[in-house]
Amino acid sequence: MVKSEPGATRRRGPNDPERRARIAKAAVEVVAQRGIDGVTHRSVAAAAGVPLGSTTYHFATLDDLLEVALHEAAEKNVHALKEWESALPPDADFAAALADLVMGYINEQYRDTVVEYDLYVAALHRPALRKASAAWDDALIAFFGSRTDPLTGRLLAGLFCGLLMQAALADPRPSRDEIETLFRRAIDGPATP
Amino acid sequence: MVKSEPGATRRRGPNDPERRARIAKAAVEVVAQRGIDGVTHRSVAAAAGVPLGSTTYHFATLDDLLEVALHEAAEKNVHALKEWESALPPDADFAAALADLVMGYINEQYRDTVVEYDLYVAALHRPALRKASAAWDDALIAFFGSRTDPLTGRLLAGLFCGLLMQAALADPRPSRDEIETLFRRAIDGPATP
DNA sequence: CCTGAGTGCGTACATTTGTACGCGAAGTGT
DNA sequence: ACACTTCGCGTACAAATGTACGCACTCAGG
Repeated sequence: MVKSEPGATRRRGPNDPERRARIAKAAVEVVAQRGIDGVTHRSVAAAAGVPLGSTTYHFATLDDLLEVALHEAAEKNVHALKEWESALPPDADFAAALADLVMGYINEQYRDTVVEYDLYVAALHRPALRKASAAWDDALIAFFGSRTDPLTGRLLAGLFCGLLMQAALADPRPSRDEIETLFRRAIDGPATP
Repeated sequence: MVKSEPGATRRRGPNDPERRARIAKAAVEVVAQRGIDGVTHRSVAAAAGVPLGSTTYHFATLDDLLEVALHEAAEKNVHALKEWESALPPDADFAAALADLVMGYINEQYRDTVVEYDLYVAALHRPALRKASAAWDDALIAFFGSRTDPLTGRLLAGLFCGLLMQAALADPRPSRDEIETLFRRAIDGPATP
């Protein structure tokens, strides 16, 4: 009964907010690796390194777990987007910057991209998630609009969303120049004189 | 002993040759209603009105079932797109036509739209589906390019893909005029001085 | 030190799932 | 007409899963 094994029956403080957050993070990771349908109480518990009872305690139902995880992923993404914008020089070549952004999302941040689109599609079937996906759209539109004008902002937001998804799935991946050319065409219009 | 090759000279079932197709259609319907993770042998069997053994016979593994269903959905969609294009008058207002197309996809054909994006995201986690999603992209690019030029075609394909998804999730839905304005901006470029 | 409440988790159970197996029926060659 | 192969499906079974329940341990308050 004296299970003093480290890690077996470890009791944290009465209120351990870190654990709940760790579980949510692990859920995001599971979504990235196995998709929405790979999220189970057990898989998340394993990914978080916590026992099964811990996930069921902190998130009573599976829907709660999914919802919190996707909300967090969306917020993290929106935050990263805003940071990226504020770090961008005001005189930067916007088309080139957007191309870099897309390339980053389909390479180093591929995981985040996958989770984002999982969120989108999950929202199609779960009204509770619509708010989170709408928040991402709004952030995109505001982000792109702040550098140009509202109409162009919406255009770029839609283009970014679709292009990113197509690029993430394309084999072989499109080149950076291709992406940049498309954004330039979108911003400046046809026929460059 | 006409030991023919498996699959090549295989006769179609004497009973109900249409049954396999019916199961695939039912699987598409299940995806539309419950999402990818709602697809099980049993749910599809129920939707198709066939016994469980029938689905497991025609599609040995669940991945087969999903793959066939999504392939079929993609092909049907590409076909519909081409038909729509050929029925479009050569002198039609392209931006207005695209707006109508989007409106149709987020209203009457909402089901098909949901399945399409389910396919996309499923392809992110299942390499076997990449071909089908790439086929849709190619069809879109060819479709849009045939009315304009290759670069604009790619631009419109990306914009269409992203805009459609955002529109399907937006609450309230964007208006037809909004969509049309965006396509016009994309095709003609920024406000002409 | 004792007690009571409350927190966190280990475990058990009913349900749902994928899939293998076996049996009847339809077709095929002789 | 008869043996034999293939087809289609009903059923059974093991694994996985969501969730409820109860125990251990911690922390006030006295």
